[in-house]
Amino acid sequence: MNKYEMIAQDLEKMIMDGVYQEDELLPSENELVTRYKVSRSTVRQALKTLEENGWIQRKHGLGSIVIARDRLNFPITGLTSYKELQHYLGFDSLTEVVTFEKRIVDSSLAELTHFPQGVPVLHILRRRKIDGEFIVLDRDYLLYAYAEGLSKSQAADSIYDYLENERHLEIAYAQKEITIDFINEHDRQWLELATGDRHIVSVKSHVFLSDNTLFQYTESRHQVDKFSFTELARRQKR
Amino acid sequence: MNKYEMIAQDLEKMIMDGVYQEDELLPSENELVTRYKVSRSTVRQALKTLEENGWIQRKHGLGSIVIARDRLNFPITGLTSYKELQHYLGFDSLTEVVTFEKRIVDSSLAELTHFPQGVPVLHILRRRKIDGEFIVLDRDYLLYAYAEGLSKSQAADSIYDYLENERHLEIAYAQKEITIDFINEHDRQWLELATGDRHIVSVKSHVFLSDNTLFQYTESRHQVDKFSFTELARRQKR
DNA sequence: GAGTGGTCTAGACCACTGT
DNA sequence: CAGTGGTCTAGACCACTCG
Repeated sequence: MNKYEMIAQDLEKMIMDGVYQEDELLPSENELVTRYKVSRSTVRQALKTLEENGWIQRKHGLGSIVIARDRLNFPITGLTSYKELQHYLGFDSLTEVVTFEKRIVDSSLAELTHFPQGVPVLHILRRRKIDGEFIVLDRDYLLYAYAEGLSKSQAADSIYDYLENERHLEIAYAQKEITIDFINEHDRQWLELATGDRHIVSVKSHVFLSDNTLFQYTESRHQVDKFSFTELARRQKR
Repeated sequence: MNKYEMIAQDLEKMIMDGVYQEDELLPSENELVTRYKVSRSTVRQALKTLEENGWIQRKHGLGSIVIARDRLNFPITGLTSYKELQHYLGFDSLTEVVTFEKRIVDSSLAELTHFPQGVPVLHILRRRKIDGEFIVLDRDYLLYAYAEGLSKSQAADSIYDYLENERHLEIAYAQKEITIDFINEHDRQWLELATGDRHIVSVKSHVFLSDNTLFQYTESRHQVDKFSFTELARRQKR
């Protein structure tokens, strides 16, 4: 592990442990330089990491202020996967793999996923039970060249575990879109929906690797009254 | 303007102009060092900015790859304000200020906004017409100490213009939450809703200044079939 | 004015990608 | 292998905040 990651982790832990509390200042950069015996750039990179992850707000001439983190408002942003979410929430949950098949991208699937026509993909449909109710329906299309070797039971666990830890793929970013759609026959078939609802929340994502190849298209459909999306948004300059 | 901002802006413009196209590589860091006659750190800071703003994906040993930016999928993320959004979209739009009043935070408002009880706030209710229909209902509570001096006509224009350009407030970040709520009487009173809908999209935000003071609470209510939220999410390490 | 973070330099070594 | 970006150092000057 790098020096700046070590320092960032150390400070993060101290914030979680309450050594530095909400609205308080972290030690100054120079103080951290002498404390950790590193250069100022390294300290600054550690602080930058903490800022990006929503732990602190830095202010010129003042210092690094600890941000109040709502422990219930975990951020879904940052491509956190379903399993990680469950871990945060601590809910009882269960995943059932409904479909698990190889498919060739045809013209209509190409339009939806933006994969080129003719390439093989792994098509996975899963439904998720949280606290006894089937609430989420996930449909994934993964580039077969990378997802090959994934088993059905691993799909019920966590796809990203396999991709990152076994295949060492670097997932870099995703373009996400949240809309409210009408309920369709698939939703009715696989989810336990509240009667009277016409709508469902749809989260569509195009996921890219660090070499910029599109490798996954996902649509996640959530029952409206169980859906919540939270994020910490930073103000863009210019 | 700083050197790294100049360089970032220059490269951004060249990407927009098609000098560097999607999936192509930007010049290497060393090339940019000689081209702009600056140190490598400065070049790297410029590239970091481009990466954060979703223009490029950097990859170790390879270079900086230009990301395909969907011109239709503008990001709402990053605290973009309503007026800026309209500018991007190019839609005809109109804002009507329904309520504009000073209020003192009581216990129930304190719970909602997280402002301390007893402080004065500016309460603004606005409805927004886009392409001839009232679609969005915005309710704002702003710390009166900062919003004092804001006029009703400025509220119809852009609150952030006033706050940032006239009051020089540094808006730093916002904690946002998106949920689907039941339609209430206010929605019915001020919006033109599709018949049969029971739900509405609610986007609640707590907005903070760079010195970490909470200064705004906003709830924005959107007709379900007109709502779309898009963002570029980067994978968190660890 | 003393202390803070923001920008910038010139250099070094390492880890990773391509061919 | 040559070339790329990632980490790290030791220094300098500047802009900002606060008492």
